Amino acid sequence: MPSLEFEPPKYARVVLELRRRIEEGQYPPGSMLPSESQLVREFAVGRTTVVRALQMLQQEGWIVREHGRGSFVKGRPASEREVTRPGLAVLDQPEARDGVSLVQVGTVPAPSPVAAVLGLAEGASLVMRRWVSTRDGIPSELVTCWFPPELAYGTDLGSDSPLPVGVRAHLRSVRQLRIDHIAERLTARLPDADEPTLLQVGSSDPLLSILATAHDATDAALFAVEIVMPGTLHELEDVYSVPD
Amino acid sequence: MPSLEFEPPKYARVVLELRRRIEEGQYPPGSMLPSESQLVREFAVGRTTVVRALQMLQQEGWIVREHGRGSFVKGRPASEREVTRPGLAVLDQPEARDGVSLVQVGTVPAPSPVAAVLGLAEGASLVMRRWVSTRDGIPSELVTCWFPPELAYGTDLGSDSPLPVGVRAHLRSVRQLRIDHIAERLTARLPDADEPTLLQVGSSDPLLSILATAHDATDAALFAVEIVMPGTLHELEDVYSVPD
DNA sequence: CCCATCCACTCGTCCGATCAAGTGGACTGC
DNA sequence: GCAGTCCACTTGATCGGACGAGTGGATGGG
Repeated sequence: MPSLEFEPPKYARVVLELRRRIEEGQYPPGSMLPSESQLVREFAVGRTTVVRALQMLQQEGWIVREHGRGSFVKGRPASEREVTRPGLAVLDQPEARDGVSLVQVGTVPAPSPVAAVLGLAEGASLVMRRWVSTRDGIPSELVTCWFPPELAYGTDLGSDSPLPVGVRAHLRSVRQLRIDHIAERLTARLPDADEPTLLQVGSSDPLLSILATAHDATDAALFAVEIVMPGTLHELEDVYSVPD
Repeated sequence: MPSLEFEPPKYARVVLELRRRIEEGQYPPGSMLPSESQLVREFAVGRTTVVRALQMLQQEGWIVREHGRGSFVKGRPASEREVTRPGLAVLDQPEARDGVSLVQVGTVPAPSPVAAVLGLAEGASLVMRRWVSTRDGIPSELVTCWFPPELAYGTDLGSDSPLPVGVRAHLRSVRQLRIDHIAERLTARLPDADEPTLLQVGSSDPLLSILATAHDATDAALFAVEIVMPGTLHELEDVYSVPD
């Protein structure tokens, strides 16, 4: 009875095995991997398959290959570590869950910074959707989305009942709209009109504000989302590799 | 007379040419590239070479390859756009240039957040180096580095004359120390003791604060650097791709 | 001791060939 | 009209082979 299970290609199996060994410390950082011809013999595959696996590990940052010397272990790459992507996180957050409460939905004129990032005239009508996330009973984020009306049309984005899935999945399923990348702009500022009430902070407490735009693959800005967090409660983390 | 100029490998030349065509609009986003066998004939190379070039373009985000359908142009990938890396930028900034003034150098006890990210006891002695960057006559950044003494030993990091190269290059040349990755932690806060004076801001103006650690390839934290900026003057930008 | 040469080993590039797997359109039969 | 089959075209995976280029150690000669 032949197995119906998915079999990864050979090169992927070599990647997984070498990665496992690196993670388990069999090949510690700084050590040299077996040579290509040794791996060919060990895994009983062609050299091209081994090379492909090693190139993939190098591209991911696990190893470095040096011409004439061998392949050397770097260890778990930096990009494998936890990195917060606040814009994406809020777009994947279902509203209909504990700790999230929808506070405002409606058509509003575009505030100046939002109009600017969306390339619209100031005051242009946008569908706004705003919610508060709380953690341990404390408001932790105020999220405001601004959608152009033609994008919101035919969706539930203008309705005041909480979405059971995140905005991203909703747009994907209702409008077959795919977000290709997100641009975020971070700044620190003081709270404006109703933010002290919604976030339960003082009117002179510093806030971290992220104004993000979601873009399609042609780079067109689809919509904007602002995330406002009390500065004393939050740290955003980012890790990046340093080129030579 | 044979040319001594560097000739890129064939696959690289295919990458460069296809990339050029995408950038010049010959293959606009959404359009389909010529098939592999067409490219084989056009570039007079083997199929493996074409495949390697296309895989590279896909890995970089310029195209997407669909099994049985062809290769489709996405356009200039998000990661190709300008992204600020404040931690790296200040480490590559020579001090001995216009707009940078060294304000403090010496051995100090480690402040609590710095000790925490470096895995040291609070109050442990560190070599501190602090400078102010100004832009158009206005202070824009206050940068403070904290080096463990054994790392600063034998370098000019404890001296009060401005470095002619950035800290990263200095450590590389004097100690053969390579920074593998940088971790940044962003938060918003109010100014502390001498920051209002150094940055010429009010004592209740919100600041953007980045506490960064530089790590070697084994993930050990080498040293810390804090960058403080007036929140009203700065926007940090980040762009990232969104997975399916 | 120092320098040049050689050699075994290493990775880098490239090729051709083969088979597998997926796509979309055309065609045929019900 | 719809479903199934076929076919040309597409990318995905794998192999073996050849040559090039770089590394580091051993060896021999001055």
